[in-house]
Amino acid sequence: MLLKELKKAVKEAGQKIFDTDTEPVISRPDEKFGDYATNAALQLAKNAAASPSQIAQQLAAELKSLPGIKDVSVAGPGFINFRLTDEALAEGAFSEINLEKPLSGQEILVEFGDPNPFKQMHIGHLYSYIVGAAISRLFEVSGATVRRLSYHGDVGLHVARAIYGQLELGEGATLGLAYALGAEKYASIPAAKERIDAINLAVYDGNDPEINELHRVGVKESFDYFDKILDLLSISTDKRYLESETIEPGLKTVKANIGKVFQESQGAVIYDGKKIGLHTRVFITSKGLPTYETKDLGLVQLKHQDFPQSSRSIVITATEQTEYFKVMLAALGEIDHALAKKTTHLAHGFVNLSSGKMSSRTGDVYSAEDLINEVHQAVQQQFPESGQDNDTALAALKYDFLKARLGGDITFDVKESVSLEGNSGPYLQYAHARAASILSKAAGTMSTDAQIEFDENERSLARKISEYQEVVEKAAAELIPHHIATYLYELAQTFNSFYEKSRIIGDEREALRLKLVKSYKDVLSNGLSLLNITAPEKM
RNA sequence: GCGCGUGUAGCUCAGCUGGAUAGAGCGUCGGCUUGCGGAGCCGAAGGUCGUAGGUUCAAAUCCUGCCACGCGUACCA
Repeated sequence: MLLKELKKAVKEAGQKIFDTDTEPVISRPDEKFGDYATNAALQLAKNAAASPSQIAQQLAAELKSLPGIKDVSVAGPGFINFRLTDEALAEGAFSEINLEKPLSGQEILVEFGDPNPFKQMHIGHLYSYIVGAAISRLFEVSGATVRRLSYHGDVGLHVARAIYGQLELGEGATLGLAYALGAEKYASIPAAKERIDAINLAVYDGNDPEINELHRVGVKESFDYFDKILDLLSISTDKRYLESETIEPGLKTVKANIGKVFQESQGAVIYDGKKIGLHTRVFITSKGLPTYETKDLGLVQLKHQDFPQSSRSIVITATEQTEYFKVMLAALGEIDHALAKKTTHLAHGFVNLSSGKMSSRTGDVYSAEDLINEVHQAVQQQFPESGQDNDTALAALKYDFLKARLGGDITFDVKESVSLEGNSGPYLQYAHARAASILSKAAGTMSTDAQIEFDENERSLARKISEYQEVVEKAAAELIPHHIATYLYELAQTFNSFYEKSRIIGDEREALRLKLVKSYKDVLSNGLSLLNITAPEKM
């Protein structure tokens, strides 16, 4: 709130004194400088005769009498620092969490996860699910209605391999074993390869009852298995799309646009991405089969049919698909500009394990289950009596994925992720539990006094708490959940520092401090909920 | 080759719509029990922000070259 008022005031002051229009940047400076700062004077100095610090002085004089501002000072090359009154700071820290809802009334589609039936869910999918769930929450707190979607490759060679394996192994074979057998035979035995290729076509055609049945059962079994993991993670999906459903609308779209958007070349139908600096890609193969790009065009249409009112559509995948998505969206843009415009591809990096690089191509993958189990066991070992080990393990897992900036590869060091010291999910949960414990022990009532005067440590904590809203708004606007994680960790550190020096229960300042603890706890819990991490009262 | 991305402390990472002495965690070293949960706090050591230039009053942040790594690059997804 105050941030926007300040920005407006600085803008107006610039206009009034220098008759210049600026877009001032208001930042949160180092605490010793103040509570807010702006470099507006440095910006204005570019086209003015006066020096930056002179301009800053003039602006500062104009801004001195703003409500809630205790002190305005000029420092360094021309920064203007604002120090808030304790009352204004308290208002920011103590008022109910009431986030702005700029997306109110909008429906937003978020696709993420996307594990393939007949295969394991690996840690890349896990990362995608955890990121997607957090992004979805960010949209929700911004006021949007979110549809959580996922897309699953139920056709293609991997399916044929698994079905081949099942036929070989007979009833009762697990999908994992069947897939492994199929993959191995496909690579080593020519006859098996031929058979698998035939199964692949049969899956497409849907004319072989036995294969159809294996396919149907396999998809169901896979989804049951995914559901089990997602339940454990407390992550939900509203609707699943199957690759096989997208073929028809995809092909129809591409065929209708041959000669306009697409061209025939060497027997295939392609989109010439080169003309706009992208890759040229095949949409329909020379055998007449649709590629992933065509199916994705179909998927976009299915989503649009199901959710015609949606204003945005986000697709979250690993970075390897970044270039591909540009081509697909460019082609879509020529067919349906509006649809392409509201679709955004968001990429996350690869998950490396400290124990070695994973490869999804060779099937030599680390499964989501393995990682979950490993983190779980480590937590149990460290805290055998906790009784909250599931919540703790999930916090460790999710937080470790979410604390890194989206886009780059991450290295998941299992040992480090379960080390519960430092910047970790369990640290934040513990911080929350400790605050809860203080509040439950306290007999005193919280202050309702409007005349507030903070001491140094109280002020630092109040200042940090009051930043929360700005952080969430930024994270939501930029679709970067890690801002939340970084902030929560800093907040907990600020609190721990305050806590070390300030007695709460029994102190003469108890009423005010309890109020701080309560606000702190509320922010922690709210922030963790944005990351889909629980905030336990006890651990 | 071309395109996209990454390169910040021993390790893992923040900071990147340019701004005030480059920040955390882990690890290392040194402190803190009469007090509400020590999964904590305080401090120290540790940095040519890949490299060479450029733009700017100001560059980790923007631009260009180069180096290293990752991904993509016509019928996989």
